[in-house]
Amino acid sequence: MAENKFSGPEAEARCVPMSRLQAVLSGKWKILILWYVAFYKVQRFGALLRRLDGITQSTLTRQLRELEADGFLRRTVYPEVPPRVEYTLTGLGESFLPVLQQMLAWSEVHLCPGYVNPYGPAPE
Amino acid sequence: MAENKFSGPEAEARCVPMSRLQAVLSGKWKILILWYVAFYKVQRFGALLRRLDGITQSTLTRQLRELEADGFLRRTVYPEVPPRVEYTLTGLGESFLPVLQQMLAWSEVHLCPGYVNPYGPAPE
DNA sequence: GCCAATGGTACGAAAAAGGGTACCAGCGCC
DNA sequence: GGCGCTGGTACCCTTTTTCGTACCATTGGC
Repeated sequence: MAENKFSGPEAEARCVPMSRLQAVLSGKWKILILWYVAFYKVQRFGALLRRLDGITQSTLTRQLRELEADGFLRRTVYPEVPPRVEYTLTGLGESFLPVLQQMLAWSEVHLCPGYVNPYGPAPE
Repeated sequence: MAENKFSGPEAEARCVPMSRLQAVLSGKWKILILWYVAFYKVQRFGALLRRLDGITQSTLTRQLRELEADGFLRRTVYPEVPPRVEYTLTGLGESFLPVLQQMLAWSEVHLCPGYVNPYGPAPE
């Protein structure tokens, strides 16, 4: 019943990390949030809320908390008035940047072929 | 109100492809399905159903139809009895393979650090 | 005639995800 | 004393996604 030499336990073994990544990246806004935080240094709650068109405050809170729980973001509260909260990448989050860049580059070329980004290729 | 030189329309312009990719990859099984079809040549409906532990038949049908609609997979029906259906990558799907590989490699290293894949690094 | 195999469809239930609104704290400003 | 700013929480409703079960067509083998 084997389809080829890769079928069987090898394939299964890869599924654990793959499933985990799928779970972490699911959610309507996660990739976009990482994108803003990572490349455009949009790190404050209010700034993210203004950028993510259509997201609600409660949803943004939830997504940020999940990214924090998954180890991508660090939440720093500055005890000022009015309060200031900044979200920055953790080590894990930074290690993910090349993947994010490749995903963006591929999307710009293959997923939105008619779409011309007036600002050239991705940063870095 | 600008956070740095990258804030503003540049960031917004990137969001169209990013959002589109997020939408395409959402769903509990999509990445895993692409992974099986692409690297392990598990291309028949029944074989995928057996591999994807916990998926139901109707969900698998829906995910495959969506991947087909998004242009990643091609559905080929062989008029035999019992019927045989194979799912293969389109050109778009194949262009996505490097991204998929990098995602897997990153996951194996960073997302499942204690997890040792007994079969070595990803194929190719 | 009956059963098995493949690749589905249909329909409702359940679960997960997201949205909408209200409300809160603390301090500065006028 | 009331208002505005920031970054939330609480709660409930709606939408989306997934699950679970039942059912179907075709044809070969017994």
